[in-house]
Amino acid sequence: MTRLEPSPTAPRRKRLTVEARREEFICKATEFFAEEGFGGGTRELAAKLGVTQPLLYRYFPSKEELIQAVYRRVYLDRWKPEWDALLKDRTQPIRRRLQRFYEAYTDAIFDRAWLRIYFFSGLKGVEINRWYIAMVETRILKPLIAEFRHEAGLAPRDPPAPEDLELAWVLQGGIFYYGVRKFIFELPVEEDKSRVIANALDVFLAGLASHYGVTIPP
Amino acid sequence: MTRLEPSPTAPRRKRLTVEARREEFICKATEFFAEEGFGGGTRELAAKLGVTQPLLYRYFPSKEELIQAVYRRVYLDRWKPEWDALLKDRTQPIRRRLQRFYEAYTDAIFDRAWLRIYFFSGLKGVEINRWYIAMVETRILKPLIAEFRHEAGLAPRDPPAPEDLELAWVLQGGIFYYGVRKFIFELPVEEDKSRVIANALDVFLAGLASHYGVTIPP
DNA sequence: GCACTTATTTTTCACTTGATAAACAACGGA
DNA sequence: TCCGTTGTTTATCAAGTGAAAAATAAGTGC
Repeated sequence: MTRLEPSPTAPRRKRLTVEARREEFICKATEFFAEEGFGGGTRELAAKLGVTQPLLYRYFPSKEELIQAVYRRVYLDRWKPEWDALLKDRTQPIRRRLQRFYEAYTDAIFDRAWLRIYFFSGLKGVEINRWYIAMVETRILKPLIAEFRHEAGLAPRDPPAPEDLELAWVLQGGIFYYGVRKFIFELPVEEDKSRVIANALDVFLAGLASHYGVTIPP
Repeated sequence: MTRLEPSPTAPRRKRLTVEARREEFICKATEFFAEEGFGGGTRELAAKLGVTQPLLYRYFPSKEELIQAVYRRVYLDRWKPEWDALLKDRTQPIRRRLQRFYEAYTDAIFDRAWLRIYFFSGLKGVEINRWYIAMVETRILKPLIAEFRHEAGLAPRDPPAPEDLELAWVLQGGIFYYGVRKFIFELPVEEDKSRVIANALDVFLAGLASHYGVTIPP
């Protein structure tokens, strides 16, 4: 089984295998640290991986670097690029846009491991957590307010009023806390997530319209 | 400086001193674990207290018992008994009641140490955290729904519909997350807490009324 | 001043932690 | 078959962990 072009590809194939192993390490480490917190021991993690502890240090120079890799795995690439367009797609009413967005978004983040890493890292005060929250504000809440104002016939305003942002945060936090109760605290919650989102949006949009003395088309 | 009644009071005064010291330990331990998490070392804690590490074991049989004491200090006695009456005081409109309640309640729990211990213990899955959340549902959200229905002229319903509870949780979680952003993530937020609460209640109550096709007196 | 209790520190233990270096095993190419 | 590269384990280290025992300091009642 000799290859025609062995010299450039053969070493690359080996490196790829290494990358796959590395990926497996990160994946399992995410689950592990999600359960144990970042204080979890490297030996226990290695046992979970079915390897010995020093092997971890062949792939990551330190535990901290492994944790950084977990951060990246958890925080980055969660956001689907089409969501930006969805939120701003004025061919459909804002309620339907928000419903679709929040269903997809919560599908992506309502996951025990994700939520736990989110809070563990947030409690540690790491930068990537603040970066993520800034992204939420920029890509969800600001468009949400802008689109609401447009749909309600209010004059556009950029940047949005801090008060409006704060109101959007109450909605965001309210929906988010549903996931926290279900996946972190493991409490019994209403199981129909779509319904929870629908009701939350219903109350929020009607309340915001009333707050501004306007009406929005259903 | 001899005392007239030394025999019964003198030993009690010593015990009192011990209790005071114990209290100081718990108090400082709360701050310490709030910052470091429960993985924080006993030596570092002792240094913060200005004593040596083995002394902790004179007052608490184990680190875990000290942590339990911290839980009790944090979770118990936060709830002011008058809040129950406040929420049900039908001599004032529900909006004012909720405004007053949430201002007082958030004054009590929007505290860096409290919120961090809340999440550290919640992530650990300890029982007292679940107990606390059950209390929130019983003493805040259920009355809130019941009082809203009364004020809106809707038939009383006990227990409240799960859907209504879930809606109340969105409000609760939304307000709570304001504290999380400010005191845990330390992000810049709207500083006027009363205003945030007022707006959140405004939108929620108007939205809920619209949701049920009713009106509530301002 | 003296005996006795009690608060506190010093010393120490057994174990766990992250991390390193050396030994070993597998495998691919000549 | 041997060689060298590489993935993996074994053995080990120094520092830090919760906890206990022993030694010391500081009162307290008589």
